[in-house]
Amino acid sequence: MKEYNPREIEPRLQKLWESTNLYTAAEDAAAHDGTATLKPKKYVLEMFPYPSGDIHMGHVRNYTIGDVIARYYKMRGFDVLHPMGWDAFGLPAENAAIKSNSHPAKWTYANIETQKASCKRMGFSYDWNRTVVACDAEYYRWGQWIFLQMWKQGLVERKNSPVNWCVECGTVLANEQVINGECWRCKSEVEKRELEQWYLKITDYADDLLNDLDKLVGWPERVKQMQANWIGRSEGAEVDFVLCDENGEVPEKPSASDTITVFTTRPDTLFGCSFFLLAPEYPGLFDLVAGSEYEQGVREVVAAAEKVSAVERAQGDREKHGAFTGRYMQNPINGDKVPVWVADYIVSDYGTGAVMAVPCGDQRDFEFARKYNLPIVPIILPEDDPLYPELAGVKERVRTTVDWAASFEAEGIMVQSGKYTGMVGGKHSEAVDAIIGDLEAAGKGKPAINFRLRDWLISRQRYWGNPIPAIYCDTCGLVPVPEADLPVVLPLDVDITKGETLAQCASFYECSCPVCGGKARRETDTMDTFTCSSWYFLRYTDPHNENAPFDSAKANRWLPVDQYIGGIEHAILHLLYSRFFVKVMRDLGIVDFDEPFENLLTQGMVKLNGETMSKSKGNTVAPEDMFAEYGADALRAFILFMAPPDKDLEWEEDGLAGISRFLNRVWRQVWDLKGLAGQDSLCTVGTTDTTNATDTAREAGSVEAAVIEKQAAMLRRERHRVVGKVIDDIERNNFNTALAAIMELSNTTGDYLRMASPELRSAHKDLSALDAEIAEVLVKLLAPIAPHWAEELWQTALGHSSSVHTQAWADFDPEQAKADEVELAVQLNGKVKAKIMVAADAAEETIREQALAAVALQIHDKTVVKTVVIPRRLVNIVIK
RNA sequence: GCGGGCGUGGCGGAAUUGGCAGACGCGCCAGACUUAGGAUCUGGUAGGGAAACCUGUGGGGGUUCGAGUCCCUUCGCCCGCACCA
Repeated sequence: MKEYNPREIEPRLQKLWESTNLYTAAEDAAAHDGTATLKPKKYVLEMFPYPSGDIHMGHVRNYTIGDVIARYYKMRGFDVLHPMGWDAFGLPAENAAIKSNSHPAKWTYANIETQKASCKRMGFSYDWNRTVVACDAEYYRWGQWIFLQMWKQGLVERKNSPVNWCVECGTVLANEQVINGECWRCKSEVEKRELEQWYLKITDYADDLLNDLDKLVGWPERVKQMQANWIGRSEGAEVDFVLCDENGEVPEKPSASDTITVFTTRPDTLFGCSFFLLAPEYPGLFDLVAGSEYEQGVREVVAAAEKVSAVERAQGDREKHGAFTGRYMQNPINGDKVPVWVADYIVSDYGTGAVMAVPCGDQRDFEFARKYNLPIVPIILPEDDPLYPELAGVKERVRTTVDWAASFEAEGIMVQSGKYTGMVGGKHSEAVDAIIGDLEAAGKGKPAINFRLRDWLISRQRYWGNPIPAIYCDTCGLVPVPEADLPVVLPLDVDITKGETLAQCASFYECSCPVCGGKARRETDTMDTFTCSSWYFLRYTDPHNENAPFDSAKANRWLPVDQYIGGIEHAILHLLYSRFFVKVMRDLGIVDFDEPFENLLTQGMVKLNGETMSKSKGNTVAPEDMFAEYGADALRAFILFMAPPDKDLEWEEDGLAGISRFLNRVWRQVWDLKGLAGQDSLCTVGTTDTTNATDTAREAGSVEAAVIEKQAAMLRRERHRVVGKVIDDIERNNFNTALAAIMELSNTTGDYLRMASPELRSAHKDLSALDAEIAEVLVKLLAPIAPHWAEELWQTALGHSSSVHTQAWADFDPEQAKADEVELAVQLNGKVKAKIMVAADAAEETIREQALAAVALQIHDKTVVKTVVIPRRLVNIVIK
């Protein structure tokens, strides 16, 4: 027998697999012209890494999960696509380059090599011929091409608006990249600035992105919920209010500037609107107060609001501030004159930045009304409210105050609401529809849907990114770079360590206008790195295509991704953007599917002492140290075994050592099963062993044949049961229990080997056949998890010249997994009192009799009220 | 506040549809083999009790022959969103 030595076998087998192209994805030309029958496919994908140094344990976990799935389906007869690449544009490369006085490209490509080497050392089964590197011109040129297609579709917009500016990173950020007022990457505070920037109109797809979440049955509920929240669809109405004078008179022909539209989800509460609010940033706010005695107060509120940082603003309940503008609006439902206030809790970029305030039905308005002593008109009441008897059925307004502790936001009966009095009011109530209908008929409002989702700001004032293919011409204006001129190559002779950017690189930005040929200036902003990751999974299907981003037939064959694996931190960002890209491409007719990722697994973090591993905290465990000591296979198995994949995993080196022991043990068992263990045979019978368990057997000289046959029968059953369980578990991503089941098979194998000596087993045909079968099953079951271990055993102990990874998976016969005798628990009033052995197919009556006999003593003189027999499980006898 | 998830031994975690709670592993205890053991092998290991037994899945209540699982209620923790009108 050969010792298990991962340090020796792993690098050797990795080289062998590479030289035999074991992991080249099946790419038969015939597959695409319909002349050949295709094998079913599986596209297994892990989120590609950003190359910042070597891979860490989080990557190891991510890629191990993907690798097991990919290898498993390959053995199950699928064509498997399992690629890897690098999300290689981005700011860390620039920062690192400045720090080390180098170039981002140098740093990036060096890290890619490091990570690639580590991935190979982990034995991941990637098809390296399909590697996509986002900063290679052959990739990013197609990102530019997609941008141009979107432009043609009217999905690209350059507009001036308030944007998030990260001072630290020196660039703007998309809404999705601001987390609690901080930059997603550097965590520094984000400012608001008014700038002209490039946007992708993801809001055009808001409904589609929301509705199609229902199609994603293979996604975690949590992620779908997060996306739904982010898209934030609200149904309601737009209602037009008109400026009026002190007497409540409106101009005969109100101009556009006299009208302010609000969005509300509760038009049913319009009768309760007792004041009107504008955001501090509301355009035209100062025009309303210019020169008046109220201007000072309004300006103070606006100035104070500006001082509040986004971080502060994001933090919970803040006291509300406001000021009266001295102006009034007319409530369109009842002609009421309501005062206009500026209030700092109104956000300018949601709805219209103007709000009808209904203090009786909205807690924020309620608080504001209390603070500034504004009327709180009750218009929707629960029937058990003390006010209800007084106001029930009252149409005209008789009360403008309440002594409530809080607003009433639930469903109730409408009062003081004119013709709507007596109707049920509340979210999505009959009153909502009635009032919207009437407003629309009067030309004062209409149904409306509002989204929280904003357009995607994609321009970045940074060097290390994909150049936006646009040109400014004094004559022709803004013009797209013609497709034939792609790629717009990112120049490498920019020295960012000297503070240079593309805007300083004349050889880059000086160009001629593609329309008129005159002197023009190239756009010097680059695209958000998330544009690169929004379609890389499509490029993998056709990575070397020089005429298109990918061949549609190839993408349509492989996509959608059957299993996508990555961190929860991308729940909104990357996963939303990718869905958007795919929907755009579908509408362009380039792909024929709606969603990129059919099944999503968000893996948990790897933690050390309860804390996230991070370089800054200095509490990392380097994968290379671990595979150097225990081998990649043990590391892979450990990371799968210690927790379900979606839960956080606590790093535990003892656990790794335990798994390493397990691999060693099965290694020896496989050799022993093949009769090649020699003096390492696990058999303890007939040897010098003196343990109690085998004493009798030793004295008798050997274990009785009947006992061995029984153990062998159990092993045969267990073999089928475990194969079935492992199939189930892997297909449901329960890798921890799959491994536990394999351990059970190994334990049963150990019991068997202990009893039956190699000589005895080889003398019996049935037993030698069983030995060979069990050895093969153990190796195959562990092949996806511990690929080197399995390959070495397959080729040495089992003597094959082929690779175990191209073999068919172990067969599974549910019939053979069934025992002919089963143990049933016998319960008295739900508590287990005895166990009985019965034939697996025993009749209910037989079972009942046997059960009653087993607990006859305990039943004694009590009366049996009822007997419940659950075949193959238990018998419950109810006694009194 | 809204939404999602979770709570099981000393620890990580098992328990598809309600059916023997604690699979599997770590750790620990005991033993075997050893010059030695952080190697290997064997046995034990939810708690209480000498035992028969009793108690146990955050707490309380309910449905059921039977509840970790379903329902109500309550406590605690984690995550996401958040003056979103």
